[in-house]
Amino acid sequence: MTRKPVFRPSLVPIRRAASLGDRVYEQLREHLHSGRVRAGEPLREVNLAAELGVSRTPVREALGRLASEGLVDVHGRSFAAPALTGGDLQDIYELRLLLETEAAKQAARRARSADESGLGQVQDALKLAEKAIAQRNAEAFIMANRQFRAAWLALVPNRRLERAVEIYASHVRALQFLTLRDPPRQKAVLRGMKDIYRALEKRNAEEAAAAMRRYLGIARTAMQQAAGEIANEEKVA
Amino acid sequence: MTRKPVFRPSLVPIRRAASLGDRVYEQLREHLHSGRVRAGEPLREVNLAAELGVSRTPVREALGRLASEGLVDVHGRSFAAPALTGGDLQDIYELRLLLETEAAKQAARRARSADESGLGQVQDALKLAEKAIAQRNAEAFIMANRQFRAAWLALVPNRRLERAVEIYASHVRALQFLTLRDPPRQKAVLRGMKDIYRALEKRNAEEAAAAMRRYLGIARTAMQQAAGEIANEEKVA
DNA sequence: GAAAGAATAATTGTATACAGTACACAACCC
DNA sequence: GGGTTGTGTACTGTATACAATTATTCTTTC
Repeated sequence: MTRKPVFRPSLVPIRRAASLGDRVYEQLREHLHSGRVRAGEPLREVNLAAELGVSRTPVREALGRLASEGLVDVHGRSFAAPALTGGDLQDIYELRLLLETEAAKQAARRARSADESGLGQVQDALKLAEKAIAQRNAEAFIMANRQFRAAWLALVPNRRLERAVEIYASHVRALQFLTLRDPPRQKAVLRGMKDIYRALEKRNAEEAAAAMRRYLGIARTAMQQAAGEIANEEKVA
Repeated sequence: MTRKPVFRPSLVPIRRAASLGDRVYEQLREHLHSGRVRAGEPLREVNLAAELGVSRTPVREALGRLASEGLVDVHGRSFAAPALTGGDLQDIYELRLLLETEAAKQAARRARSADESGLGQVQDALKLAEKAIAQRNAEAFIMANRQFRAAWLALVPNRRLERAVEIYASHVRALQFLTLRDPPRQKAVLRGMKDIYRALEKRNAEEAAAAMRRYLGIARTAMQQAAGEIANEEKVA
């Protein structure tokens, strides 16, 4: 193997600092998905601004965007962490099924072999997920699972479809910290991921769609169980 | 037929006055869809604020929301009216096909007869569209077409699906003022609307989906023609 | 002690000021 | 004249002040 001469420019375009609004948006999103925010908890501009060390303006902007994406609820004039009912979950999974089976088909048609770096990222994520299970590291498994989604989504040519899939997947992301903790469930999910990967590798659109359908079925029942458990806890408390 | 006693609560929640941000959002949306905004035209906060007689703050909020819905483009730090390429239209119609056929199925399953006021609104919109064609009133036809969409969408139980359909439909709304001006095309569109209505009336989900598919096919080719014409004009200018 | 009402505090909505950045155009040099 | 640099202007990003609204607490009264 001959080493390709890599042209390394002495000046690289500097990474333009994202606006505070954008960064607040990212952080709030992470925060909401971390599982540390109770469902329905009010999100107060002043509090958030103080915690983040910025003024209310960028916080407000970020909350507005999150609300228009459905990632926070609007309670009258103010915002709150979303509290998903069973009906919400049903709606979301209905949509995810529709969008993600189509996205999987498109990804399968466009997939390239792993060393041509089309599927490489997908395979990497899969390996990370396996490792996480072996090490009983739930956090790492959740991250690998997200990476897996991002990797196959990158293969989808329709950017609007890609974005739609991302959004509705993130609607249930906060619940992953409840569902993906459980090792048996992790194994079931991993099997689903592998099925999807194999279908993509074969570039078989229909098989990819079927694998995705099965995968979402698993995810859905897990979510609904978790939602039920939360509802029970609330009653107790 | 016995008249069912309708429960009408004596007190309905009053419509809370919308904030300036919300109203600016509505107006900007209308403005963008009016066909009076050139594609790619920059949207400057100060100008808009001055025209609307408000400060930049609510304008900024509205623009942020519109951007997160994809209804305005982000050019670096500032915003601009979206300029859809042929590829964009393809992506949008791919998504619309996916979402609206499913929505049509759901609506068909849930439709009730016209006098029970499930399909009543849909029928009303259809009549308005016919009248508009008879009177050669393009503006009125476009409005009736929107009303038609809103009416059948109201039958869809999955609110997230409903919202998704609305959003992607509105992505191409600005172009309707080019496509729905043409009387022969209006007639073709009207036939499509009637087909959808009949399928809903029969409560036949598959037929509704098929009708929707045909309808979107008509809309799509019209849009792509219109987009081509715009592109040519740009070249000339 | 419960209900109603007034006072107070907390929170959001909007405007505005100021700072930083990008843009356009003129002056200048070879 | 073509390109380059300087300079003013327009625009956006953020903070902050104040107004309007909503929630809460404390009296007062029966």
